[in-house]
Amino acid sequence: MSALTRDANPPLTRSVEDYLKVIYHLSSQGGFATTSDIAAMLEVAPPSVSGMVKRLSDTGLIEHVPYRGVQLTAQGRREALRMIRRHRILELFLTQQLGYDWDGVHAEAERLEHAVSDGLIDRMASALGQPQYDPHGDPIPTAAGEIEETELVPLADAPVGAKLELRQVGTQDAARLRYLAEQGLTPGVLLVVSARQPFNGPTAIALVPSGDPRTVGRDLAQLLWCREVPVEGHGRPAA
Amino acid sequence: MSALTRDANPPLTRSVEDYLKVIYHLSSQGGFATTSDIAAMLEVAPPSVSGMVKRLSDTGLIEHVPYRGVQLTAQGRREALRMIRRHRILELFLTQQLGYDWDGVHAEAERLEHAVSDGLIDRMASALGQPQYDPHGDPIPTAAGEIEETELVPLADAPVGAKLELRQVGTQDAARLRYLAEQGLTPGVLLVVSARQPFNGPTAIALVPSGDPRTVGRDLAQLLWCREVPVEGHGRPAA
DNA sequence: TTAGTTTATTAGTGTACACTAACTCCGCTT
DNA sequence: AAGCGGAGTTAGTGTACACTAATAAACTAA
Repeated sequence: MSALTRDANPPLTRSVEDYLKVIYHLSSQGGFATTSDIAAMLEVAPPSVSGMVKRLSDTGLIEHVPYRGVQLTAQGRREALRMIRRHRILELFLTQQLGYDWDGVHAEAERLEHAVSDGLIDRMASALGQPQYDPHGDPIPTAAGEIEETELVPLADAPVGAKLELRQVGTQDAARLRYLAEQGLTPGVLLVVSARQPFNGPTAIALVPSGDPRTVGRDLAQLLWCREVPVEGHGRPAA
Repeated sequence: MSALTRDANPPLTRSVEDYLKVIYHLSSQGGFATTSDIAAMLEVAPPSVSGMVKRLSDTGLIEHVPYRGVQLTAQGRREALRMIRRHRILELFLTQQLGYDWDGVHAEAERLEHAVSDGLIDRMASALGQPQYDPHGDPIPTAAGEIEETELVPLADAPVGAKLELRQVGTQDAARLRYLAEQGLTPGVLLVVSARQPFNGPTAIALVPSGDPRTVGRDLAQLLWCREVPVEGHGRPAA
């Protein structure tokens, strides 16, 4: 045995943790995460992804269907959620206790999430009163690995007055994507639904925080999947 | 140019940061840090150190005298102090704000020091009121890279009543080292000077926290270099 | 001074990950 | 059905670091 008995559960590397996280995000709405989407999100070349995908499926963290994409296994999902818990608790801690603002936190948390121990995360969570939502309103997975599923609604169906975060754009059509980007409607933006015309009419919104108004036709609004953002801080969402 | 114009100041890697830190500690009392001492402190094999030493002196962070040892250049010292500042502020923050105790902090800080940004360290320092000493009483380098030199005194010269930390043993003699280790007198232990006999007599001490008494003869006491430990917490040392 | 021991260095490997260049598969058009 | 463009994969490299085995320099003790 000796050298043959390879370490059964080697700790995950930084890279592996990053890959699992983005695969989680990309495949959370059901489907497969594709090589090029992963490559784009991690800012690496597609062949690097192919290589890592091989390693990850060898270690049983993901399931790979060649030329189609990847999905997390139960184990991979567990690890991904552990990272997301770390990230979100860190973001909350940094904003609450150290005066970070929304923009600055992300990058800092991105680096720290790989270095903090689970024990430190738990202490931070205690210091914050076992919070359930991060500063962006996203749910924080529990230490046991459970997460409140955020259900997304098409902008077309969101109630007037709701504050939303645009999460997914349900099309691959380049013309549509380009148009939406021009309008500032890319995943991550916050907006408020200001009005909706009757009889399948367009939806009027205001971007947050700029306040810029936009009007989105029915068909496009159907493609814009949003998450309702709780308004009263981070303690608990708007039921 | 293009590919020839290599990144002038690539960020230091984790490993490099670790090497610089231990080289700083090993050479702080004047001399050279030897390959095997570095290897022992980092728990790597000596050839790994030789390899890294090559890289570090190529990048101008250390000065290498083959078969003798290494010393930090001004730039290397700057980086080492930056790491030590991070480490000590982290240790203080974790103990003060998150209830860590003396033993637990070190490992956590050891990992975090590579991941935190300078900005976060500054915020922590502010939150702690710009502290000058870490929980062990060691001085924290300033952001500008200055550190209060801790001067060491031989146990033989320390005033009765002083609380000391044993820092260096000024001999390589195996018999002496073994004897001192048997007595529990190894670098890092805390002790209080309880009495000293006149006419170059022995020094009586009590170990902290056990309280075990020891008596150390003049010659040995001359070899035990100690740092005076401030007693009132961490704000300011016993002038 | 020589022999033996310790310490340092070189040589050669392995692993994790990135990259570019070249090739292959898939799905869409015509 | 043929073919074409784009996404995916394979092949081959490079860098950072670790390791073991073999060699060389320096110290020490007879």
